[in-house]
Amino acid sequence: MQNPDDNQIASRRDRRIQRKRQEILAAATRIFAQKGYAAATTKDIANEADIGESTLYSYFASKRDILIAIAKETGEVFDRKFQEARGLENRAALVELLENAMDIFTERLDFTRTLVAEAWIDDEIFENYVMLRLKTIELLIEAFITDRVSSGVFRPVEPGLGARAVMGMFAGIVIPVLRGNEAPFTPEKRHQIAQDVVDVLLDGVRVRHSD
Amino acid sequence: MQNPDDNQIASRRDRRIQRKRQEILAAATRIFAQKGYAAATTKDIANEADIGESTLYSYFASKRDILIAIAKETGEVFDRKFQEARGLENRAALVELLENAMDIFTERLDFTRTLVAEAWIDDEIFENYVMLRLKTIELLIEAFITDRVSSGVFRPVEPGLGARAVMGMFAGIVIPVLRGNEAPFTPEKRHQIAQDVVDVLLDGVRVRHSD
Amino acid sequence: MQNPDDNQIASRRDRRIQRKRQEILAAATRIFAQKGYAAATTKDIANEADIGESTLYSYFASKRDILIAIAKETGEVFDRKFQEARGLENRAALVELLENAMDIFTERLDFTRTLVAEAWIDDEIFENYVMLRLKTIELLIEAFITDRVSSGVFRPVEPGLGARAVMGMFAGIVIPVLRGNEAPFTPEKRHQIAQDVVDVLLDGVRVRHSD
Amino acid sequence: MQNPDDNQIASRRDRRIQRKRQEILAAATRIFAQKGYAAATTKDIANEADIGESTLYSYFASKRDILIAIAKETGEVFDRKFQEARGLENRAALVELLENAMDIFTERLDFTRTLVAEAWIDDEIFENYVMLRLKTIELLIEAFITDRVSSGVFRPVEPGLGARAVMGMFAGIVIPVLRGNEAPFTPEKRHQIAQDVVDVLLDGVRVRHSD
DNA sequence: AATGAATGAGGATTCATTCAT
DNA sequence: TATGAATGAATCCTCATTCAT
Repeated sequence: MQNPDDNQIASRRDRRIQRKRQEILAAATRIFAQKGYAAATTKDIANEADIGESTLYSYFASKRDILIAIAKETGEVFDRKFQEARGLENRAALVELLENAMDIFTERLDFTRTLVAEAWIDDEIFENYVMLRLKTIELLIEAFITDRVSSGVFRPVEPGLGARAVMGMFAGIVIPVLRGNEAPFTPEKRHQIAQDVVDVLLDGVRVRHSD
Repeated sequence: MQNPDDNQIASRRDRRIQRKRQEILAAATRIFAQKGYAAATTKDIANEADIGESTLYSYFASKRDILIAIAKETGEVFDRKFQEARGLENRAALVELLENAMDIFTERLDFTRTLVAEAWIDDEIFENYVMLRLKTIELLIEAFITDRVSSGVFRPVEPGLGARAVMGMFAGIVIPVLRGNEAPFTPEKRHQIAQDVVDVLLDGVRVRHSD
Repeated sequence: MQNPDDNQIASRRDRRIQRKRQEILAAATRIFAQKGYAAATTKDIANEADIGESTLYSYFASKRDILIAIAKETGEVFDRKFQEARGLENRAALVELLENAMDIFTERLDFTRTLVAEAWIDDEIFENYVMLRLKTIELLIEAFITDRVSSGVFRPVEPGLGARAVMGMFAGIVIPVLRGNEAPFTPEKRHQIAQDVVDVLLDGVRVRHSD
Repeated sequence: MQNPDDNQIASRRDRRIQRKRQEILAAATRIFAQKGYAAATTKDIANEADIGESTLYSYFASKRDILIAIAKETGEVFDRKFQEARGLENRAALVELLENAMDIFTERLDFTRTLVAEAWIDDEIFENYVMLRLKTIELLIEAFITDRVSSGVFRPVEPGLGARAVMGMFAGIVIPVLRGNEAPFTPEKRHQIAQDVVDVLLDGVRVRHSD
């Protein structure tokens, strides 16, 4: 015979725990973004989260576990954003895809920064939390290009290369923001950039000799 | 000057010291590339270089000093390669620029991998050893675009954006190699890629409606 | 005394508290026996007792206090068993003494295992909770021997040595059970062993040349 | 082409390392004997050995490794002492066996104390470093008894029980010394005790009714 | 110049205990 | 009373760096 409130209480407690976990993740993310995972100490994180160092271990099993949790989180945000984008119908859809991608970076700047830094040397993070998602986007763009190549709208470029080119352009623009060397995009800027990238992809920068 | 041979002896000694420094740097580079700077230990490096751990300190003041030396080295290689490329005369020159850039990555893969990883979190490395060089390339490309925009050959794109787009495409193709997920380029592949990137930049992927 | 029931209530509460204490002690004993005192954590004990870790501290002042409580308990059980055995009248009494001792080990195997382990390094435990009781038995046996030596039934052996020999034989048989390397005794085995030990003590293993 | 002294130098260095290892083991043994393995800290050991805490780790891989080294050492001393004692020819041989066993305890008191304490809870230590050796002695005694039982010199006692009895008596006498509650044996005392134990085993304490 | 040895300054993690509810 | 949460104080261990030879 349990108290009728038990469920509510449990969920209230769960929420409290979740909130605390989020706070710690946020703090850890800030620290990781500043010094990188390896140079960050659990003490740094605890101080940033304003809790005792040992309290960390009530919420996460290890320092690495915190990193993984950040990776998972970012992955989930990504998935939520991209689950509907099944196929790119037209140019506008491609632009929107890029805008969405920029959104994630803008919103979760520090998370992503940490993730990218660690993925660079850590194969598990790279494989499971970064590559998996990049592949999603890459495949969408590849399909987009393959489509148009076979219908004769595009020149017979290698779709893989095209996709990489788009992602690369995207990266070239996003990385300075991620790295902290440029201000995050305003929504208008974001839209403009997505447009420009697609423009270059489609038509290049050269003036059409005729048209 | 006690002895007429002093200079020669000194320089012979200098050469020996320089050679040893290079060996240590090479060893360190391999280790850094494997585990990242922070996770690499001086013991790892010494073992790889087949010397005693303390001997490192006869050649470098600290672990960080080794990293900086690697950064300097890579920067110098870069500069040697790019010092003549003062202005990009034509399309071929741009292609060659990209090929040269890919060259460096191919040749000094490990150096670059380490450098990028560290630059991601270390502002000094970033500023002095990475940004400086990227800026060189960026400016060359920007000038190239500005030129053509003002002479009406290119649409009025923002030159900065164009430069970034090129560097991004380049990055998108080079990063998987750097990260170790793809095999380094063969010279033929390299040339092809450079061509393709410039093609996309100039004309995009869309079929010309008329020509 | 506000209420006539107060005493009863108090004693009912006391009993509840006592019961809980016993449960905790039993749980702690099991854990200590498995990992030893130092390696056992309060969390282990709380889990085994199926209570919250902090609840332990409503019943015991510290982890060490739990150990002491176990030691006391075991001591009391011992005393209850040996209080009547004031003097050893005859051979049968000696056999019974040993059987009783084996009884305690059999019944409170885990308690004893822990106790012995801790007594080995902890002087307080050793002095107050182990030595005291061993001395009781030793003195009984010594008196038994002294008696018979002075009445000429025994050779003039040193009674202390004899007592030690008996206790040692006893230990040699009991220790593997305590340590968990042999199964506990059945009542029949127990009786047999006690007989054998006394036999050896009295007559050794050598065949009497005449009798 | 190495220096002719290389071997000597190597062995001198080896000896130095061995000496240091011994010093550390001795220090650790003292500490373990005082507080037990679990309660002893690496800092305690380092202080006792008068070296820095981290220096320990140049000689041993872990705290547990130190314990194992102690166990090995003690085992080897034992083996050296008992390797010749192949079969017990006669009563004198049995006495000598016991004397030798007491020797080990006397010489390496702290080592043994530590070992026994840890064997009580640690199965690996128990199995590989204690049981193995005890078994050696036990089998020797068992064979001794079996022999005499079959030749009719001994009553038909169970040899296993007899062996245990002897080892138990031995333990009963040795344990207080090990535990630090009694002074170590003088050589004379040692001989006397071994004699007495064998006497009791053979003839018990009871006066022969006839002889 | 080269190095084996030594170590101080941490670093991640554990745990007995306290405290607010 | 019971307990989840929090934590300070260790604990084992690592590592960049120094030093004596």
